[in-house]
Amino acid sequence: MFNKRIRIKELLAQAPTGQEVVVMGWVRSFRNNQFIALNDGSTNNNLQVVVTLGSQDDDLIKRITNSASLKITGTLVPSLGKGQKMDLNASMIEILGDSDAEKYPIQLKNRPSLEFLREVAHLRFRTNTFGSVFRVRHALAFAVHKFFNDKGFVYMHTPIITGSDAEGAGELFKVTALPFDNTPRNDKDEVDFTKDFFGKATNLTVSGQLEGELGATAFGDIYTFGPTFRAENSNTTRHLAEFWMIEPEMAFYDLEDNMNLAEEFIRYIIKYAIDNNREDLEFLAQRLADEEKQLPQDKRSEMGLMEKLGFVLNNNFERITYTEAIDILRESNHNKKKKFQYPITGWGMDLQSEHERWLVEKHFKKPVILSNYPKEIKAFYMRQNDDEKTVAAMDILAPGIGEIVGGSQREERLDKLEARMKEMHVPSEELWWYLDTRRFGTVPHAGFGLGFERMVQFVTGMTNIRDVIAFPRTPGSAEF
RNA sequence: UCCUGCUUAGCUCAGUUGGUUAGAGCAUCUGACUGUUAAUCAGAGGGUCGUAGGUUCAAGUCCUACAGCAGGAGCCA
Repeated sequence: MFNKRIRIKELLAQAPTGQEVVVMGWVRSFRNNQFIALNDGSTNNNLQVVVTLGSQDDDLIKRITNSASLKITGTLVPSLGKGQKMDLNASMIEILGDSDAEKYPIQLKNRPSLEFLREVAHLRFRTNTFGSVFRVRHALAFAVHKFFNDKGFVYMHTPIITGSDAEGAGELFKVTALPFDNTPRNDKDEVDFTKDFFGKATNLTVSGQLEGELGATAFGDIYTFGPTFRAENSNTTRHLAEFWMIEPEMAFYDLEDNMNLAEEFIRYIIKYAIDNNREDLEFLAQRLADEEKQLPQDKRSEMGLMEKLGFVLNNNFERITYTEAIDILRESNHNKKKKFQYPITGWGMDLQSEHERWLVEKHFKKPVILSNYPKEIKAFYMRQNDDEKTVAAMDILAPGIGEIVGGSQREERLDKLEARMKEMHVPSEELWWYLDTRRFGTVPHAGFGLGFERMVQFVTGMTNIRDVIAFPRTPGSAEF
């Protein structure tokens, strides 16, 4: 019977009145042959277990090593020491699993680096930092579902394997059941995918949006939350080959409705994490503050993590159009002193990340929603504005992370959509099903995609995206 | 993919202008101690200096290539 155990988080909330309890967890430290700091993953706070001298066999004491797993029965009493409210006086200690101290790779006293912990990602959850990060990640994921569920959205599972490469977002991972050493060939000596498992070339999804639109034009409001794959050779602190994306899609929404929802959504999930995981966030805030002490003054954040999150909750995002952004950039002293590596050449240029960072981090100092971009630099499905130069797109840029949301009002007018697809060489035959939504009861609609890991980065203050997903997939790396 | 930097003990790092047997802290092991809080104290073991070449009387140190990692850029979420 393991179910008698009480989680340490619950236990620490109780009054220690000599009650008998059973706890199970992993040894974080064993001091003085007498004090076990036991952690069970429910909180970073350890339970101090007191082993009375001579009450246990020496053999058993020797097996209480770093990360060994224990079952302990004892009585909960007020602590005689200063570091904690209560002690568990152990009456029975059972070793569930030994941990060879010479081989266990993580010595907490050594302050192992994040880079090293990535190499032992299977064990890094047993550290305070990753304990906090992944509990917060869970809270954010749960809040995503709660937010949309409470608003009556339908959670839609869009396919992981897709048969079209027309989505136009990045390099694709191919999915095939063909043998690599003897692929069937057609008369043009190309690989003959009609012989493949699905009878056509298939890939891992780069976005559920197009399928999401099919749902939205029936249910009204849907969202997806699933894995997404990009075979881009990106080696940065904010890109993964496999990441999780949330893509709501709403019928009867215009661009402004879309922006309002995105902003409300981001605020909601941040607030949920603060309300439910304040301790973890405070721990991460302290960790970040300690880390930033190593940095030169000009690279440190102006706000601590908790302040930053509070600020986002209490201040509206700045909303400007692309055209206004270009004007602000052009008129800025930063530009006039020629401090941008990429000059502001004028309307129509694509913004470089240094421009976005300057707008967000130096000029507005808060999240910014940029909207109505030139149609030339955006995707085919975005709704064309009346000026015939711009589309109803919007990106939300967050300090320190960059683009966290990309979305748009979708082009619901069949003739305009088909014309744009032709101009951009998007094969409309392959997307016949997508165009059908515009043929049969088309409606104004909009949606956005939010990169979940980037959101987790923003909330936890972790600077590398590989430290907010359990087992990161990046170019050259798919361990675990 | 491009640019820059890094790679020395299990971890985090020193290592001078190229010059004896490559160091420290922590971890580990052994012992001591016992109300500790990253416990403490004493002792011990632990290294093909990323890999392969090259220069030199002599290379951890200089040069070349490659690999891995990190940061920045591009692409994007």
